[in-house]
Amino acid sequence: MFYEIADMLEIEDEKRIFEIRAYRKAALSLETMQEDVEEVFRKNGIEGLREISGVGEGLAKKIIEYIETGRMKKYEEYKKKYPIDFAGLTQIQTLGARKAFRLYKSLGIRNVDDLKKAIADHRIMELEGFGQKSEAELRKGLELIESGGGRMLLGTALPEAEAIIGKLKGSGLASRVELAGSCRRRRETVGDLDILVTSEVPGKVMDFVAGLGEVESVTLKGPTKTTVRLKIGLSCDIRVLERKSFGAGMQYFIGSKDHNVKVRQIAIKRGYKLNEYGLFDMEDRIIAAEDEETIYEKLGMQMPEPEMRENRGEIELALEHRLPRLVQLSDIRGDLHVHTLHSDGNNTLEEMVGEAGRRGLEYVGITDHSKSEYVARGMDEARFQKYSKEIDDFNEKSGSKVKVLKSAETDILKDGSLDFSNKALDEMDYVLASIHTSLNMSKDEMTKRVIKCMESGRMNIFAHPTDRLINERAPIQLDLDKVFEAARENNVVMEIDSFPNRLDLNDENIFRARKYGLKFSVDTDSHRTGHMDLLKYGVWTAKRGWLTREDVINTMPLVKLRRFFKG
DNA sequence: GCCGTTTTCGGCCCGACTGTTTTCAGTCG
Repeated sequence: MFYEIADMLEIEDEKRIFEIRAYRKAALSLETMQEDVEEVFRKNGIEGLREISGVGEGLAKKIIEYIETGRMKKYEEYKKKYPIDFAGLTQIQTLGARKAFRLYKSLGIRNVDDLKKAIADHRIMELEGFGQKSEAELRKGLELIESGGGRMLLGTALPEAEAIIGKLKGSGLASRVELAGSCRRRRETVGDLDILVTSEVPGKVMDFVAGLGEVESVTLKGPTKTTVRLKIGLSCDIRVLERKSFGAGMQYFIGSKDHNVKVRQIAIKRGYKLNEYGLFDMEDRIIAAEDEETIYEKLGMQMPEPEMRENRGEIELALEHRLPRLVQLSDIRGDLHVHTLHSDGNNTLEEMVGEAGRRGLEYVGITDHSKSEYVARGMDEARFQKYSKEIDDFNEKSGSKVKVLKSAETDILKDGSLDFSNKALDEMDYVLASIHTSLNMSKDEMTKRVIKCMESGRMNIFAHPTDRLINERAPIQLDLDKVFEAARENNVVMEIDSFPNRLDLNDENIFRARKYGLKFSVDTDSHRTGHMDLLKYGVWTAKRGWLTREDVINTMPLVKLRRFFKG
């Protein structure tokens, strides 16, 4: 509703641009909030709402009006005057509020269906200010939406970006090629790809990109910016920057937008101006531009790693030179969630351990499924005994440098008990527990189920705690504050599952859990040797949750880790 | 309409590209 009010206000009186922006800013905050807005209001009243970035007294009152009556007077008044589905129409690329209004005024178009008909009848191109190309553009935009042009998994987008970057580097046309945008910040999903380039022959770079096998069509092409549509259904921007301003470009295009707005405000306060070409003083003299870190330095800041740049408090810490040293991939010494042929894995114990060794890991926790996981060929007690012996034999006889820890991915059953006998649980070096069944329980029941299991004192790691699958399955209902509290009381470690469609806990929940002083385990949940390559996605997610090496248990040497589990 | 270690009033990011223009409006990131 706030987005639509902004759209209507834009038509009504464009001079109120800052008011319009305020509505959009608040709408964005509300849209990207993790907590339920209504719950925030119930818990902390109007003060709670006002803590939301961009929400002041006026908008807080409108939110309350809507929560309490299901209506918003201002919205309805404007909507009477402009009976247009702005929310639907402006999702179409190149169609904003103003054009939508002109389409309504001249052709009576109120929604996406009306627009489709008008395009089919070629009525658009006859309008003043529109032409053949605008009509074709709108048709394309409509198709894009119907084919589901949403955000794509980082795990899908990144390999594509790396392929393109590789080709650009190999072309000899560019001296520098860097990934920017949300992909560089390692967000779990990305809306498009941003690639930055320096080159003596920008035109040739743009031609080269347009001709790549990955490219389906060219959206726009200029001397410094080209946008292409990729066959995998993602848009990709290529920008050519001058070498002397490459650092400023990196800073600008890595973002995030919120981070940049705040950094630019700091620049302004210090009498500077910051844009994608550099940091300048009042007389437009360059203060810094070539090197990204120098720009932050001149602003009196440390340079946060891209994963932190979301304006979640990193700027304040950077100003105080108190940024944490985030965990790195090379800090990880072992993987505590790995499957083998004993349940639904595709490789033997030896193969999985061998792969871990090649990747420089010192230990591997084997965690095949318990019997409730029928579909995953979960183990009953008898099969667990065989499995247990195989692990013991491996450690005694194989001479492997990589040590194997004995565990199992043990189901947390509906009543909060674990899916193995205490005798079996006692044989394990640690117990990895997770939920796979009855995912639709109420928040209250589900929270009790998990906490009861934690209080049994037998659970060490809570694997993929929310069970969400990105773009596929919503998280289970859990009162995370209560769960984190119980985890702290019972020394339960939270897992960060590295699978690109899981990344569970996610960055925001890690951030939240960290405040409870919890420990984390970054695991791959590998079901074949190749999956061990996914560890980086888990580490990136941990970094986005601001974790340090000390927060992550599988950075510990094996001896220390064993002590930790016994403790 | 929001917001505050310059401010409770006066700021609020700004440049690139396209289409339909003949000097610019609209959209995007």
